[in-house]
Amino acid sequence: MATRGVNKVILVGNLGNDPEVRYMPNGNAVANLSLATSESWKDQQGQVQERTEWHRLTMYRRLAEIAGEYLKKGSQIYVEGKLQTRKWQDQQGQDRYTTEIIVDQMQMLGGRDGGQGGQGGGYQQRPQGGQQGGGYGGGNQNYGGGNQGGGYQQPPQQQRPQGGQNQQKPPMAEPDFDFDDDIPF
Amino acid sequence: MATRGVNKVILVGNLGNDPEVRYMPNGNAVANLSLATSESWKDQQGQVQERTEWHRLTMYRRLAEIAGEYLKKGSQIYVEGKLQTRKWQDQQGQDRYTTEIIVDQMQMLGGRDGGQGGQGGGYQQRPQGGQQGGGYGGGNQNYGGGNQGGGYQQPPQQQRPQGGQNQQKPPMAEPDFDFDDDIPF
Amino acid sequence: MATRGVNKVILVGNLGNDPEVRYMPNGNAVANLSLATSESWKDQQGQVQERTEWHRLTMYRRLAEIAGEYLKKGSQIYVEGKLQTRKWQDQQGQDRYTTEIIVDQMQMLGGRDGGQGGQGGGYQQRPQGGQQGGGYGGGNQNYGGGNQGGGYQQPPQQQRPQGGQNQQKPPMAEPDFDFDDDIPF
Amino acid sequence: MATRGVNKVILVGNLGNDPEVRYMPNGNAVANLSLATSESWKDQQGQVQERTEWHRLTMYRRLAEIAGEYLKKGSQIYVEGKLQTRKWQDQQGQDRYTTEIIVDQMQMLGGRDGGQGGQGGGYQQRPQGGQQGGGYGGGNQNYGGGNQGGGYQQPPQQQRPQGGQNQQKPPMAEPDFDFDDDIPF
DNA sequence: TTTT
DNA sequence: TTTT
Repeated sequence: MATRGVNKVILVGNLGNDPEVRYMPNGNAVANLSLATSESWKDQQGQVQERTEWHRLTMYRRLAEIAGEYLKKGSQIYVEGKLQTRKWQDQQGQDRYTTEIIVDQMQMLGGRDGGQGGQGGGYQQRPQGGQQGGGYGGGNQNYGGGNQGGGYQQPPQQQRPQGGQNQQKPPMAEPDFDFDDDIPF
Repeated sequence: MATRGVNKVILVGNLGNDPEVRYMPNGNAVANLSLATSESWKDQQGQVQERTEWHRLTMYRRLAEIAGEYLKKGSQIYVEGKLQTRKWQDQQGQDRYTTEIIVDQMQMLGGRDGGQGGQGGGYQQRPQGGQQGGGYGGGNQNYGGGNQGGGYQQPPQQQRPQGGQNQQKPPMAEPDFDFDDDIPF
Repeated sequence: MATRGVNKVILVGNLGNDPEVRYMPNGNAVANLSLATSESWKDQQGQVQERTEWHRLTMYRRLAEIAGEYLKKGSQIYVEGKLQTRKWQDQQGQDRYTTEIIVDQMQMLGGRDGGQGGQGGGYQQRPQGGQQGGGYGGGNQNYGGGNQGGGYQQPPQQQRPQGGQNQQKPPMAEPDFDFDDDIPF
Repeated sequence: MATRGVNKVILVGNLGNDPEVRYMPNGNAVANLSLATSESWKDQQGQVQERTEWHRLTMYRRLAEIAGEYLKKGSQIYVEGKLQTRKWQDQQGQDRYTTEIIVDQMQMLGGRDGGQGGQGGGYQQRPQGGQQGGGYGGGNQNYGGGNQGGGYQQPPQQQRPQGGQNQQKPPMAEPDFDFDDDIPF
């Protein structure tokens, strides 16, 4: 038993939309974000090609609340987390899979307030790793469950708010993606 | 233009199957691997819970050939790459998405020969970054397009061999996973 | 305030020596390890060149104890941590600096028992992030303060046992590397 | 032979000074940068403590030129590279060691132009990995020898400009650090 | 589908 | 000082 293996994702990009924050029955927050990373290159003909990759991010608890409060469409962030693929059924009852990044570290980028106009506030970050309530800080900080190594992730079963029919939509192929009301993500 | 953002994945885990290697019309190899990372924890009742995550890896060219030659079911490897989500149509013509890790660095782990019995061979690895043919090395080496920072990845369009109907199967969960003859994945 | 920035190191290599484990007055363990990573390349003349890099690792608490129990000279491990440069005075009273990696995640590599013959034992790993005592597991596991994101690191002041004169030895290159009795490193 | 192990550093922080760019006899550029990452936490008494870590970065060639052109004191950047410890002799002829990060990927952060007022320009980034001349792009791009995995690093011997007496100064303990004229780093 |  |  015990963890075996390494599952790590590191992204720097911009949000395609404002974060969507929801709350689980137990009061814990869950946030969904859509992050773009893009790369471009010159093709054989010397033409510049660009490819944007959209990543579906999920944050829980404290991090989800911070996201809801300080991040918005266009925000540039650094995130660190792990890959997780969820299985769900589409309207036809077919199995579908969605891969997302469960974020455990987040850092707002872009100067004083992450370039977003966040207003700042209390302190955070506890190298010890103990749980803590507290107010969340303003822009340009590194959030997570510990010093460079968060980890307050619940087992996935409890984390995931259950929709009535467990029907969900696919990843995030569109920058201007909007979810159905009754489908968390 | 130019690359904007960071899109990085780091995994250590074991292969669930022997790599599948195919060749593109231009002779380039493409490998598909299924990598498991697992974590376990004690739940509220003190029961040990385990969750295994399966990652779909794609390697190209040199790396794909090395994978085919030295890796097999059970092999423990370190990989580094980027996330990429592909869109494809299922048999009903519905859009489906599959997320995979395009690997640009690979390191066989586990002692002498990665614990797998690889047999060794020529040299590799060119910190300069120039292209090179050459034979591929034996076990327990770090493969990639350069020193800790490969990058001989083609733009995705060219990399991906196009099947007649662009219909492909889902990630790595379908029991009856069979490729069309002319479609590697 | 709050953490600002990202400071992350990821290494896979072999130990040059058995870990050195010491205990702080408060009972916390501190381990020092020497990890090698090497790269080789062909020079202009086609000669194979090799360069080995030695990294000084520091682990605290639980991780330090695990290191002392399961790792030894030659062990192949994955570690994740942060860079920290310490200032100290040499015998002439001159300022010296030593950079080390404060490890917060460790994974034994190399098959069944990390190839080292570790014997196994109790469970570990708590995705929730709560503190826990417990016995430490056997070989080939990922250790750290949480799931892929540990973080039980004390603030450095408290972590570092203070010797009378704060005189310490340099990195890991001195042949006659001997610690003062009350100064681990 | 071939690379064995993983040696990776990922940092996000701000420059303590303008980059220092020098040129080697062969015309290649070498840049030295001082990057700060800081973390803070509340101590036992609830007092906020802060610790800033200074990292010495070295960039070569193209990357060094870009740094010289677009980065300055205060610039927020993402870098990826490897750890390298150099041995040198101080004025007393004593062996000294300096650890630095040899950067192979860099990304300017902070909005349009990295918040620094860079002026933009041509395109860059070649997923293929082939060498290329070209002009360097403006702000907020990811530079390196390839797509998320650079690697045009020369063997260290040739990379390092040799000072007359190979005497150098220690790391970078001061934000306002200034080097001696005849000592590159 | 791996591994412990 | 490791490892291949």
